[in-house]
Amino acid sequence: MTTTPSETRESEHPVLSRRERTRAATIEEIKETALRLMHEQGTTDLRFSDIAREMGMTAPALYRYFADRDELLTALIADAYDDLAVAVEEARSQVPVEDPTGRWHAVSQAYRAWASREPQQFALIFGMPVPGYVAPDAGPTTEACRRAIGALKALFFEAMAQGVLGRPLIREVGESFATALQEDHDAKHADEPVIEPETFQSMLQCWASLHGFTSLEAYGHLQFLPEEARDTLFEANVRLTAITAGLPLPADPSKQE
Amino acid sequence: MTTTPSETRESEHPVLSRRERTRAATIEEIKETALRLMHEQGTTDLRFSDIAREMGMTAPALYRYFADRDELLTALIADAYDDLAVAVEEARSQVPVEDPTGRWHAVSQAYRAWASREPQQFALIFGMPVPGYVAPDAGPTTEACRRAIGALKALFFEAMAQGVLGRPLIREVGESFATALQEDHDAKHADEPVIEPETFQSMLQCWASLHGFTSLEAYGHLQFLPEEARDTLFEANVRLTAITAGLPLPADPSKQE
DNA sequence: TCGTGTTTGTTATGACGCATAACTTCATCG
DNA sequence: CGATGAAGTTATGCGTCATAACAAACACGA
Repeated sequence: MTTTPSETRESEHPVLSRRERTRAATIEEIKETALRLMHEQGTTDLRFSDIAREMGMTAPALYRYFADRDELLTALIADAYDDLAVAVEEARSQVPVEDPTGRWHAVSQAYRAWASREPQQFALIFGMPVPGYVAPDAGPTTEACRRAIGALKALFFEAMAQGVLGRPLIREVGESFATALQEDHDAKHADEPVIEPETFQSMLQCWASLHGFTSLEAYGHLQFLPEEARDTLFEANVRLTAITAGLPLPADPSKQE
Repeated sequence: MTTTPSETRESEHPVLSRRERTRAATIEEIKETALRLMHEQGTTDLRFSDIAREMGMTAPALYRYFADRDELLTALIADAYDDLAVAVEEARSQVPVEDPTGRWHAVSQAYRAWASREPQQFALIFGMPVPGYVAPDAGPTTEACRRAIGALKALFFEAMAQGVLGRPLIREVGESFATALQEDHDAKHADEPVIEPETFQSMLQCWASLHGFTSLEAYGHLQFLPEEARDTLFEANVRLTAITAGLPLPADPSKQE
């Protein structure tokens, strides 16, 4: 990792020349315009000509900022990962740490709401590779995948640390699963507490269930249900996963919904 | 496999002139070539020029068979729905009806295996609309969605008919959910037995969980786990959903995996 | 203040894919 | 056998990606 040669993300502004600032602003405007167009057209497709026209420029000018379409797409994907991670993390922090189940609700709702609000960005992250786009390498995908479930992990850590995390419904864990978890822990989170394999497994199942509902809904495959029915289905899903994962029942029932 | 030569749908017309037969064969070859190219390139993208060259033709010739790219794409999507429905239905029928949980296992594995084997077709069905493609109308999507869960429905019907279907973990059902179910029943399956709202809800959650795992894996977002770990995670997921849905525990434990 | 080199934009151009039009070939059927 | 029409071709127009060549604006030191 740490490659990203063209990446000049959120570096501090120690010495930000005027030119660098306007350039960064233009890059930002390009990405925003691209997102807006994707949103309007309802696809993950993007045309340099459209973006340029929308900005009052000509298409070749964009090549001063992005080497090709793939590079712009890569930047958009990275931003989407950021967006989702921020949304989820912020939702988590809004609920007191003493209520892990409440945090799970908040995280789930944020995940679903973000996907419904920005289905194109959701598709950029979790969908099939966009035609013509090849991931720089295996890095960003798996990395961002880890970030996406980072809030989930933290949530289970907290519950475990408080001793309120029950045992999940499914406790048998494949041995390769345990070793994979061990490697993951050694590689990236050596300072964090160890997580039980069975907890990790049930966490992934929470994620899978949440993601399944979310992607089905985001892509319109649940439209045979009215929105209200989808809401109750989602709510039930969240409660169900909380139970199966051993998350404690919320002490105050009025805080539901 | 998955070729299903000549006729999959309209076996109604036995009298086919020679011309009509060769035409149908060409259409079939076009679709197969398109699928093969998508599979080779790993995207849902397709170029008429590539298909034609692969078939020893020129691109404009394809317009004798498909009005435009969208029409070919639509045909491929319809075929993909067929393929998935057939695969799932056949897996279901391989397990005796007295074992609903076994059938759930079979259906789940077929769903997952099909998605892993044909991620492009999976993406065609369940992914974001392909750039440039607009669904003819809301019809095929929701219709095919119903077909995809047809086997699931049947499975729960059978369990219910045998009286072996327990109550799901989550029993509260939103009222709009119940009405939506009622409409669905009235509209399309008036001859089938009535399904309990809570059963329908837990069935949808089974599907969401299965779909979540499947799509995450098919798009490579679980590659941080070795294949063996994914297998055990999947197996656990299927067992978990069976329990939460009230499906009976299999009588013979040796049949597990 | 001016001059030089960089940055940022433009127009011009080439390659490619979708799609249509016009033409050619050939099988089918009266 | 000959008319008909289906199936294939080449030729063409349009739009997009991408590069090249050129022009204007800007930064900055002498």
